[in-house]
Amino acid sequence: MTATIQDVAKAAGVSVGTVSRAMNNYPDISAKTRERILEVAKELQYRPNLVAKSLSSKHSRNIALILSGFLEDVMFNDFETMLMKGCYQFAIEHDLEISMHVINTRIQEEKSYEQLCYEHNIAGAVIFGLKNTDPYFKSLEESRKPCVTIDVEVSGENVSNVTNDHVAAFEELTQYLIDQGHRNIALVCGRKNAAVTAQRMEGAVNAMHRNGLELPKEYIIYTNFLKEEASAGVAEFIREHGKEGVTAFLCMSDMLAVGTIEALKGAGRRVPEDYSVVGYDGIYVTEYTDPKITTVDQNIKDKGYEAAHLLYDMIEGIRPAQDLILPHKLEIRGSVKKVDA
Amino acid sequence: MTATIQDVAKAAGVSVGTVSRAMNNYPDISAKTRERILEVAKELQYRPNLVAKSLSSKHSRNIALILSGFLEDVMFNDFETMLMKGCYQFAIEHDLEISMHVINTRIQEEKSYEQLCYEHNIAGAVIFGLKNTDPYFKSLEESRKPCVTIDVEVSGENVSNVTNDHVAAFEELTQYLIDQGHRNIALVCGRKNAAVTAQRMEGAVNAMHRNGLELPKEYIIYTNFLKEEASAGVAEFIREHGKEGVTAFLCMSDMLAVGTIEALKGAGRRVPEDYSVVGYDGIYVTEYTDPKITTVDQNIKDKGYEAAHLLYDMIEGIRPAQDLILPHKLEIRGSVKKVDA
DNA sequence: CTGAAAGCGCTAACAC
DNA sequence: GTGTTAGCGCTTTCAG
Repeated sequence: MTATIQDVAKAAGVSVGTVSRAMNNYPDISAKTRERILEVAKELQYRPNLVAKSLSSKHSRNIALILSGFLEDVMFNDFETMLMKGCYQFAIEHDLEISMHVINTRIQEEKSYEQLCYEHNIAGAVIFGLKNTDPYFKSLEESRKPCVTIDVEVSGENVSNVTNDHVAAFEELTQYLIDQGHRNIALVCGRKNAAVTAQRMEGAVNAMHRNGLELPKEYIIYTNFLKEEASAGVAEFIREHGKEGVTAFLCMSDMLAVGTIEALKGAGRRVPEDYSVVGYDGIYVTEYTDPKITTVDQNIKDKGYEAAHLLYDMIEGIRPAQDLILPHKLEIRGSVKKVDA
Repeated sequence: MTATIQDVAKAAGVSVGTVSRAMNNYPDISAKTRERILEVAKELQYRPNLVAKSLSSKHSRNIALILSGFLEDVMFNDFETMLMKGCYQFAIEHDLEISMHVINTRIQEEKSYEQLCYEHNIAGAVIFGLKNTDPYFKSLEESRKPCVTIDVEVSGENVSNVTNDHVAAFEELTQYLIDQGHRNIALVCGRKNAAVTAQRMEGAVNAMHRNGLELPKEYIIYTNFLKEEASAGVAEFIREHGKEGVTAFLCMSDMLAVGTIEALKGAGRRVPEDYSVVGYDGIYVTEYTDPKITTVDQNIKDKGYEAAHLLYDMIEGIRPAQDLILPHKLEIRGSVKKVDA
């Protein structure tokens, strides 16, 4: 088997306590014993058992990324992957242990966030995928373990939120469409009870009103953020409203935009010649479609990185819980045509 | 804090040993004490500390998914996400703890696979992303901890490999192109030292020779599986060989196909009217491009599931180490045109 | 069937 | 500076 701290102690002729001090760079140890121990450790290919370490030590350097609904999604999800990369990047740079936990609504009902942390000896977590009908949405409020939620505003003394200014971003996106001369715009909406849906809706309406435009109820297509729903919804929409002069589809996510374009092409229309389409998120796929989709890039990897960063600072007492608004960027590509106003 | 096994024992008026037996469904305990304990446990919202559990118990139900190079990839990677989903699916269904570990070549040099398992108290792992120049490629051979590699043939008593018959699959794909009348086919190749590259190459050559065709050296475009390299390579290729009658591009991955199509369109050519293109992998993006890409679907999620399954069986002694060849499926979509032979 | 007690490998007082 | 020792929360003999 692999060597334990005992083996190293014996081989170096010191006590386990001293080995522990040497391995963890404690100051109260002479330079030469440390060196000798380190050498012996290397010789024996000693690796501290992180499980034992985590069990015995008070403060842990273990953080987690909790993904709710990761397995349920039929949809393609770039989003989680990019988030993951950001979190892992931070963890590696700062020598933290990071673990990923997949949960869902049922698991949330079974065990609280604090219990989950306790089970795994976790100091705190970045949480993604919470619906505002999920148990954690309310229970996190009283959590004593720090956490950082992504894109969902949960209150609580130990909970931070990392998000974008979705209202402003969507307003910008809508304004861009208007600036290109579009007056009759259909909105392809996300899940009704999602915070981001409400925010983006607000942004869209703001921009429209500011320009003296209305968003008729019939021009709203509802989905649960699934591409297929967008396809079906848009296909039906152009059957019913095809002649009413709608010139653009404003989509609440990139996947919805992909579905929209699919439906449009399926109906023999061209994008952007016949209809303009814009998305939201900035996932990779927007660069692979034809045309490439004009969208708002949230820089999701960065979001993961900053979320882990904030979490770490909360754990260490460097920064208090707070809302962090990250910058977004309008990415103009090929899915919008300028039309006569 | 959260309740410990001691608290439950005290509250139920029994010893910790008995609580442990009750919680783990051991047979040697009376039905009514078990019930009482379970009730008390629920009341106290008791959750066993998995870290302590893992430390003390001999056999562990902890498996891992090890991803090598996950952070390095500039490329878009669906592949890992789908693999992850498959592994997590199996773990959840079988009540296993699964953790994900991101490594790279450097980390492989620093600690062996067995050490990594020891550090985290892991019974075995599914390993993805190994290059055949990586340290683990050889060292796994002598591992006493079981593991399952994906798409890379590592020998060793405790190592299984889950893959597809890439030779046959690529042969099939190539044959399809030939059946559609293509005679002059360019090959967009993956990383030279990757096992999958050699296998697919073999499949391509097999199909060509069987049909009396040759693959001229000048018709091979080398890449490291990066989309951008395919774009650049193909752009250059049609500048140099544009007039020589090549009618199709056979790509070793879907991302290479995406890059190829991009380059073709960039040069003002149409797909599939002017050139046919096929990919390989079956990642989601092939359905979002225009045209949708004809490809070989590896059913990656399934691959992850089966890999975790095999790993589990190896750990439990149900199945010995073995090579598992999963079925593939030719997905005919819109990127190939029938031409006159 | 149940209790007592010895660890799992490590950290963190507390002594000297 | 370094050794000693008491846990961390749980499992698992070994008695009875």
